[in-house]
Amino acid sequence: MSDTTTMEQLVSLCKRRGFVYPASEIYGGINGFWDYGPLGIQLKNNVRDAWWRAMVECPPIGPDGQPVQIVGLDSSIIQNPKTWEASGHVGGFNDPMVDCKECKSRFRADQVAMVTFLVNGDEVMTVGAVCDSPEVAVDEAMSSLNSKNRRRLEKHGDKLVSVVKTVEQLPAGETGNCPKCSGELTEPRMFNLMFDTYTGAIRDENAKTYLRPETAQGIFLNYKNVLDTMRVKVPFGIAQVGKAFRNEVTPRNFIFRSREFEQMEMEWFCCEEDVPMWYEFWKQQRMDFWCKIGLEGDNLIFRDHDGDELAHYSKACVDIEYRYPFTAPGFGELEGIAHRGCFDLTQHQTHSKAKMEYFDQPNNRKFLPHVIEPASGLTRGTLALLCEAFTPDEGRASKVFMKFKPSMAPVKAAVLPLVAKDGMPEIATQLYMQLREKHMVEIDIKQSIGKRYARQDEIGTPYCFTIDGDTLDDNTVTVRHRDTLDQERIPLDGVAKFLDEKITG
RNA sequence: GCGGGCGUAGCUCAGUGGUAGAGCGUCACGUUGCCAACGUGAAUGUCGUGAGUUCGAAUCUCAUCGCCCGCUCCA
Repeated sequence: MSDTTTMEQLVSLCKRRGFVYPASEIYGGINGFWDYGPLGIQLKNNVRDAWWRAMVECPPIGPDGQPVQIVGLDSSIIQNPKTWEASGHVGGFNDPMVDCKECKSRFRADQVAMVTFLVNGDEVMTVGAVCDSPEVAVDEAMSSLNSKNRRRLEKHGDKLVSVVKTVEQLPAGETGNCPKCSGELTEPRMFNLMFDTYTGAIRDENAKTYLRPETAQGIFLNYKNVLDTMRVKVPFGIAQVGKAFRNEVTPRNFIFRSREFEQMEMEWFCCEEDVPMWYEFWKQQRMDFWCKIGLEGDNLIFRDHDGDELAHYSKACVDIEYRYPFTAPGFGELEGIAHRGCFDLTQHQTHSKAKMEYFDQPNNRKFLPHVIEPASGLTRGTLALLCEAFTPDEGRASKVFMKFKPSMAPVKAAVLPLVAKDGMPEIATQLYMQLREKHMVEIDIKQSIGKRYARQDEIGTPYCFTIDGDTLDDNTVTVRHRDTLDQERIPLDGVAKFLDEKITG
């Protein structure tokens, strides 16, 4: 089966069985937005709760044998817009871009240089070049030339002079040439990756605010509040789960890249000397987490960012990548663990004038903590679980079943009377009322037993408890196992304990 | 944003200018004895949306929205 087919079937199943619907569907949809159905939100909440549990409620044991300290937070989506100037998002998320009208290539305007070669003040040739800095532009331009043009320039020897301008610096009305095909480029155009809105009744530029493109900044804004009110000491972490918004150029691949998504981020504040140790610590912790909630080790990899891939403030960054069907045999990002140095606290201290320094009493010193940031996509994690669970099986009626780890399954168990008579529905209802006290369970009385098993397979319910004729005689029920189709009998009054052990054990 | 493909019932799809269809699913009633059983019946469609051509458009044209693939983007 092709991977495109797999995704199509998964998207279809998600719609059909109430995991994920296209947003605003009755109005024709809206690109890059998705709604989570009854089962989707259950699954997403399970991932979120597992993360919160692993971070805030029961954080890991640190290298010193003691549990590390992490507290929770839920900051506002809209903050003072100066937040995003300080963080660099107003600059960084607003890159002017140019497109080639001929070959349709797109470039960042500040990375395309026009190199004009002059001899005695006369222009000989102008060439476009892609470059990170003006210093390398001439070399880039030269190497992009064909041998004929290169000889034409080289014969001028020392008389040859070059002038470099990025296309941003060109006079108004003048456009550059494409570094690839020499075609005409468009004027630089802005691509705003941050959504903006207006706060308050007066709609002028002063009232402009932004929907957060990441949850992390809300943590930095509250770093001092937490420090002052929560009896925490460096090293410690602040964790947050919430929506973030990016006006992606091309939303793609189901819920993988959407314009509204959900993040689970933790900022770990520590002293500079210990940063490499904590970086390695969190790297391993985070990988263990994804395995623990049901992703196969083979489908997960670490990928270190190259130097030129790192953000300007970042000293190191590693992604945990998952082998999604649409990236296979390659991998796509699931979580990034970034070493952010003290960039963010420094920025906010500078822009806000608020003191962000930490006073280390035992050592009698003040410093700005450095930060390790494990930042994962909750919606991407949910997608990874959906992909991982999707298991075609021609041998069973549904042709496919969702093999969620029991602890992550949206529905933990279904209670099914074999037939709707002889008091079976009544016993089933009693069992259902008991089980729902602790777990997400369903009761389903209508239709044939096979049809009901098939439906539970498709939504990934790990256990079905069937009340049958024998139940009436000896108070036992059939347990039907999703993955193996095996059946066993257990006492009716042992069902709750059985389920507890399977879900939490 | 560019290029290509696509859009008909909840899902998968047939329907090339002349009555809106199939399978599956869903629901109801009957039946039921462990894997989408069976019988009977039912609901569900502005044929993505809007204009145009035509006596007549799901079908042809244009625009638009959305989805998929490839670029590009993803500080």
